[in-house]
Amino acid sequence: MELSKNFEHNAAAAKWYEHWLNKKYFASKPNNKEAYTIVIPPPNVTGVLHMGHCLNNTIQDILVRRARMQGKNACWVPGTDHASIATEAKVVQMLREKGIVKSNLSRQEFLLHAWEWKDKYGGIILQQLRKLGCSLDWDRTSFTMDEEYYKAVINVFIDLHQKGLIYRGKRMVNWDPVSQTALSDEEVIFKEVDAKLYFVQYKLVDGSGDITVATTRPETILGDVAIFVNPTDERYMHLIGKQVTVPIINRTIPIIADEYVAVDFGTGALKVTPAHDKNDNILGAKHGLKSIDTLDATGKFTVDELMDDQPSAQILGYVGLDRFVLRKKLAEDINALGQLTKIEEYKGQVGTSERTGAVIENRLSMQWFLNMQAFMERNPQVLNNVLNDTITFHPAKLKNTYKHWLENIKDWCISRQLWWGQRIPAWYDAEGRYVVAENEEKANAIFKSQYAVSNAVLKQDEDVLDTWFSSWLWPMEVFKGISNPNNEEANYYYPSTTLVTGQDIIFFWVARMIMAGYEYKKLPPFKDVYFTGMVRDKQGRKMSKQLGNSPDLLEMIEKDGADAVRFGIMISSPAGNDLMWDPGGNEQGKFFINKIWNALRLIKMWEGKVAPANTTTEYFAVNWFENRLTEVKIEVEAQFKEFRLSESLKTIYSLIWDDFCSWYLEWIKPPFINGESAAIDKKIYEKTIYFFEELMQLLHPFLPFITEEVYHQLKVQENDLTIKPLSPIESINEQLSKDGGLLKEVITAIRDARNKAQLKPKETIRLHILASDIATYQSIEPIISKQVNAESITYTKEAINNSITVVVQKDKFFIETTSIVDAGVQKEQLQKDLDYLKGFLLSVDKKLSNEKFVQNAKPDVIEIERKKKADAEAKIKIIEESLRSL
RNA sequence: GGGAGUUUAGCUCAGCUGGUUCAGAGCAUCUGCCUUACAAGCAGAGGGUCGGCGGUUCGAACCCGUCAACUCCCACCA
Repeated sequence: MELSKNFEHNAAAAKWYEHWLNKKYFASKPNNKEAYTIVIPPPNVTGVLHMGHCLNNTIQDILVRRARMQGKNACWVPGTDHASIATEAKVVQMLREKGIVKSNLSRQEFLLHAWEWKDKYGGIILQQLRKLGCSLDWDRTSFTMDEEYYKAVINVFIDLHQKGLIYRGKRMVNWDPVSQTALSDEEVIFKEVDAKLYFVQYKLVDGSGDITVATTRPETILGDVAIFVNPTDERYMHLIGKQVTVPIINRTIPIIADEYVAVDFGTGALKVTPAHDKNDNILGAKHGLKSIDTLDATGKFTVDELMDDQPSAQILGYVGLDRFVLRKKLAEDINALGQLTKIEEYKGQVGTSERTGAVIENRLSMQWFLNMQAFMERNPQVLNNVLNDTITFHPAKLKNTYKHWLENIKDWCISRQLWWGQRIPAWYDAEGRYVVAENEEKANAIFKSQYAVSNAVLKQDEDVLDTWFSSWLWPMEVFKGISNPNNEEANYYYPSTTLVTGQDIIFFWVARMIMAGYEYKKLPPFKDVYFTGMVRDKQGRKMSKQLGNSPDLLEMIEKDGADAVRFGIMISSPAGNDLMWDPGGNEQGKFFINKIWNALRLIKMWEGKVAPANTTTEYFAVNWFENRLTEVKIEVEAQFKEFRLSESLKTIYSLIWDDFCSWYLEWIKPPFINGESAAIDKKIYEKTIYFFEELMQLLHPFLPFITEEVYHQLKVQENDLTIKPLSPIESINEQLSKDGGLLKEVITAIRDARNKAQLKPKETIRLHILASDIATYQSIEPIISKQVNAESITYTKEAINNSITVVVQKDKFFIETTSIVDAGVQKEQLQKDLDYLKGFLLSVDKKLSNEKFVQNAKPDVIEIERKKKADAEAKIKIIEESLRSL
């Protein structure tokens, strides 16, 4: 069958992916082989594939495919995350577009819509992973809200509650007024913003003066309960204990001393609003002050807690104003009173919601927490086993980050005021007494016995759990390790082998999986963690929808092929660092694939023209390449052990393009006789097919489609490349590498000389070799003559007149041509070489005549220097001779 | 404010235990080639005081100190 001129990537990808699936190559069951397990970092169920996923999953696929070829039982588990906030926000948005308001729906109605949405869009991202060629075990597809998974999460909550690690309390939390839920500290992103510092004057009640405070948030003034000054601050000492009046609301509040106040910031006087600031809250509690909340859950002004102050008509007019509108309004109104003395520009940090981007409000509310300090005391391995590399981080520098976080860990707020997620299994009676139980029936029973109440009406908590409270179980629960502990699969696949994920979720997810792993299995969830950096554009900017610099991955796959896209992302991917993604990488990948395809076409041309093996032929090229292949196999093996995948790809790329195509294939290519290719030696042909297969196998984890296709084009195969075990690695023949190196050097040098003498490529030369070891050259003579277009090669003992001289190592080559030789040009070249060598010799001599060097340096280093000296001297002699004879 | 990291060719980056795999790769650039696998190609070439300064050493891109620039993480001085 005639080969197509180009590799048809879309057809091949569709064909092979389907074939692999049909053959169930990606399906894994426990057996007596070593397991190689990766659990996918579950993408958001309604998400679409972006460049970060592309990097992440390409790496995982490379590792899994290589492990499969190493004969391991490779299992890569796919799945998705319910992504509570993100998904709920999307569903709310979708409903709004349909004219439905969430607050008009019951919980059940909303969840119905949410599930409908999930069923409609939930599979998209998994389909996209197939397009990328990912060899996931699709039968194991998991979802963090699957029935059993859901139960596992609930049971973990109940268990930790029973252990006393989960508690409920009214605390200051990070509040997202847009999604109207509490967030964990990790979900708050601090951003620098240009703010204003307002200087507001508070009048003393006794009329004896005033005190000015600086604030970035005038809207909180209505909730002020005190002014604090530093007890050592001479400016304010005399005011301590006096009363002032809060502007607008006219509440009387005290001036209190506390060392917390920084004397040198603002005016040195701090207004305190315990309901709206973490530090104010701590100060308020310390001094027994009440807390007056002036904002509702959506961040709008409310007078609910202001009733003691009998709000004026002016204040009632503020009701329902957004906090930012209120800020301006209050500044204006205070200014109208003449009590806004100054406004300064100010750069401040403001917390924003990771998901909605909304500015976070600190808000006092009742939430569920996980006591991290107690948890860590139970599980010291969480920290220790990362520090001692039981769990190995790549790159290792992230151990520091991890350690620092764990050592300063705060309690984890795990409740979210949302509906999409695992509903908190706590049940309350009308008085607010509660029990924690799996379901209503059990809750009733427990309640009855605990509180001795016979007929309480219990209501379940309205909130759901933080998504990460479910995904921290992922490596265990995808094998039902929580819902069905110690089952065969969990015992076989857990701990997983490698986790590949982004550095940005080291706290959210990686740390917490390690915690859950030790709490529930007494084992780490994985052995190695490969952290990828962020994918940025060429200018180093983050990829984002807003900037429009994030390419459409599926479009790219369609256009360039999954192999080219995988190549593009891997070639520019330093391990653990951010990568500057450049569309040029895809281009390079496409060219590479084209190169492979053309090499295949060349070999296919020989298929029908094989001559019986000629025992007299030197198989130098074959032996050399076989040896080269071995060298690279060793190199690649080492690179994989260190997760240096990008380098590994570069190594294989160069092996195929340079060593195989540019050198080897040219060396063995049969000559053309009368415009027709001569027959190829059978042994060489068969070896070449074998080499090509081996190359495809080495490359397969990186570019699965082209390699499988080429593998089958080479000859009729009994099996598929995807599952072909890697052959054992032979040992290296160093002499062969050296001889190959010499041959390449000779060819390049002569070609360079031809170029410089401006010989036309078609013009033949007569080559004379002056060498001490003629045998080496005799064995590679046909290769040399073909590569430098020599019509004859002869051996000589003396210089050839009117020729171009080339010196390689210790041997001389004389190029004789019919064209006129310009002695000046080559004289100049030889002189240049000579000057360089003399300078080189000088430095080596200097080193060797240095007594301290000879005394201190290792013997083999000295030996190398001596050899350098001898080589340089020999070569100088040869060049000088040549110059003389010119 | 605390911590970590980066700085090597025009660009993106390798360079592992200090010494011949030490100044490298890819892309870009320049020169010559439509040679019947491939112009998406072939054959060559040029290009760097290894961020600055100082130190240790026989010897430093690599170790130490210091300065500079950039990046990231952590921490809500209103």
